[in-house]
Amino acid sequence: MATIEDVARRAGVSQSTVSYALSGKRPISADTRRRIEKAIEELGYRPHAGARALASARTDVIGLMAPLRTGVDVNVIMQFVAGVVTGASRSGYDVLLLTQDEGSVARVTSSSMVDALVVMDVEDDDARLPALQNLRQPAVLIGLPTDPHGLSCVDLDFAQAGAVAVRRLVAAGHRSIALIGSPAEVVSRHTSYAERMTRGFVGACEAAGAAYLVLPTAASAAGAVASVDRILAMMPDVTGLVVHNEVALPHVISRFQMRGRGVPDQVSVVAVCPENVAVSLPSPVTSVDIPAESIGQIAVEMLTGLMKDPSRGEVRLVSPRLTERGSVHEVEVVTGA
Amino acid sequence: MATIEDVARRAGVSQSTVSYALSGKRPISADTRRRIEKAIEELGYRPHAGARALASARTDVIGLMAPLRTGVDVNVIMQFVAGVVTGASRSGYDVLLLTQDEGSVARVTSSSMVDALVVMDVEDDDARLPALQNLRQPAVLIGLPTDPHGLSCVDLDFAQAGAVAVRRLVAAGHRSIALIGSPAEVVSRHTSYAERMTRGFVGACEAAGAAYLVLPTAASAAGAVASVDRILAMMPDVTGLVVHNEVALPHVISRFQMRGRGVPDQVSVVAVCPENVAVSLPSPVTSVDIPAESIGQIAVEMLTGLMKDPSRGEVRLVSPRLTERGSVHEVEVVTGA
DNA sequence: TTGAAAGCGCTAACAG
DNA sequence: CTGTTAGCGCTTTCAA
Repeated sequence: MATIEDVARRAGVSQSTVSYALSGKRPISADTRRRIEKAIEELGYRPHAGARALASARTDVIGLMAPLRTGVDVNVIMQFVAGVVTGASRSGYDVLLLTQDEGSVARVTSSSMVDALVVMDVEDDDARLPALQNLRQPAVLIGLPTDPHGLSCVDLDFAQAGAVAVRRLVAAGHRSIALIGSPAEVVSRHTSYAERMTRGFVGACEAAGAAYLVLPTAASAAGAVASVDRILAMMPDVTGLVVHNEVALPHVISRFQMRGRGVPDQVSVVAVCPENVAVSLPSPVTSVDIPAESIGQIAVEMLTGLMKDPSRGEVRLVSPRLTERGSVHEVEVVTGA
Repeated sequence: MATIEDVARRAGVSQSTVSYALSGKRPISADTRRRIEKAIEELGYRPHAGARALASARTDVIGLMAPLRTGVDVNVIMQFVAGVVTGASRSGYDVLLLTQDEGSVARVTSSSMVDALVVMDVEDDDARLPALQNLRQPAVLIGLPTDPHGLSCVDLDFAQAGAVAVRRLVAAGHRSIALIGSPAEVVSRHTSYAERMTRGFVGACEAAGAAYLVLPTAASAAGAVASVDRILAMMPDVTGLVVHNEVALPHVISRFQMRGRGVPDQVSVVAVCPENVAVSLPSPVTSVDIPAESIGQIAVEMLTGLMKDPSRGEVRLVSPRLTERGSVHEVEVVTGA
């Protein structure tokens, strides 16, 4: 492998000139620059990442902690990851994929393997928070812990998402609304998005005086079937449905159909899920988008901001956007006697 | 951050002694070792990854090219990735996540960011192959290109998987069998697993004298419905089904049900998918497992082998294993007049 | 606009 | 069993 010294020799300049030509940190005459570029080209030179990291104390690598255990929301997770990778590469960073275990944060940060961290799947009272707060490197969380003190966070505003979904149904006249939510494991693990979603849903139902039901639902066809059957048992007059569970969604719809309640004729549905999930159903579903990929990109943007100016910490909640796809029908509003 | 020099001073030894104590590359007296460990502990010392990479020409990082665009087989992809990360961390490696674009292989290898590469989603005649063959670093492909010349590969033996699935159905007396396969995009992109699967399926059907039908199927509920309807139109006497499409699977089953053919009473099903997909259906499905996670781990093991001895290239096809879950029923074999 | 040279923190000869 | 020391390839001050 060619080194910067080889390049310098070949271009007839000093190492530092090559270095500066590469970094653009000082002006280089057009002629010199041309000779350097030629030498680089001919030698196929690439700076050695380790040497650069040693000398400059930066690695141009971002660490990403992602929940890889398959199961719930694989789509959403993959889209977050894709967003982070895209955003990183756009800003000249690579991404080091870390496992969830607590040790790896300390390992990669204190051995200077990464310049910054993105942490996904944050719990209310996440065990990793103290470690993250005492880091030389900045960190951005995707999610929202109870106390984000000193940490930057970005997430969809799930409370708003729940409220927006309900309000859409209420506006169409629905007054008995059920929430098919995240699996019970997610809720009990206190990953806050499920709670925020529920809070928004409940708040909007109460504000509208609508009857409501909240059912955490396993991310499987079986879970969907069980929840639909329970809804029909507990709330037989249900006409509106908010589904925040991408795996269950299609099965919920077909189960309602099977139980004699067609969507959207007898039951209106608003999903909260990534767009691609909502559009690829047999008949597309009106949904509040989870813009996972752009949230991933935003996380990286926040990180590059923090690396320039560490005081720029902030919490960013992305506003939800509802897209009509025809799965909500107007109902006759029965006015009280 | 403490450096190795700080540790050495505090322990009253030389830098090299600390280095050797850490690497175990030469014997250290018990007493010295204890003092060093104490100093490391007290200072919270961690070797600087860049410095180490520069001096030793190894990074202990493996590059992983994974298809992050969501869609088909997200589960399978995540499990591959999880397997690679697990395997890597078990062998003391970290994982750098690369995008699919061709440039990144050259970038991370020639700047010495990684010691080795795992490449997923390999196509028959993959554009990245030439670049991979001329690398200082070893590479393992997950998948099987047409000409794996000089490259190590690992994958499920999809031809066998197809055959095993068919033979199970044939053994139960089925003679009209359909394959619900990967989406047409996958097939036309020539990712070889779809073709190998089809070849195994067709071969086994012909060997058994069974009628068969192959239907590439979109990874969506809509795709499933369309394929089921086509099967019933083209092969009304179908009784056996092989499904190699994890997204379509549940919808295929419920569509058959809806069309009056219950699984397994009227139609027997063998899926080819990860175990967790097969078991989490409303009623579990007999399946040929895609052991994605262990294939990911095997890929890393092959890599560590190659790093010790680069001549150890090989192609490994993991034998499929079928697990009974009750979705295959015996049929009366109608003997010819 | 350019060059010389001092590190960055570690590994691995070489020497004892 | 341990110490001395020469790099690894780059960035960045200092000096011109």
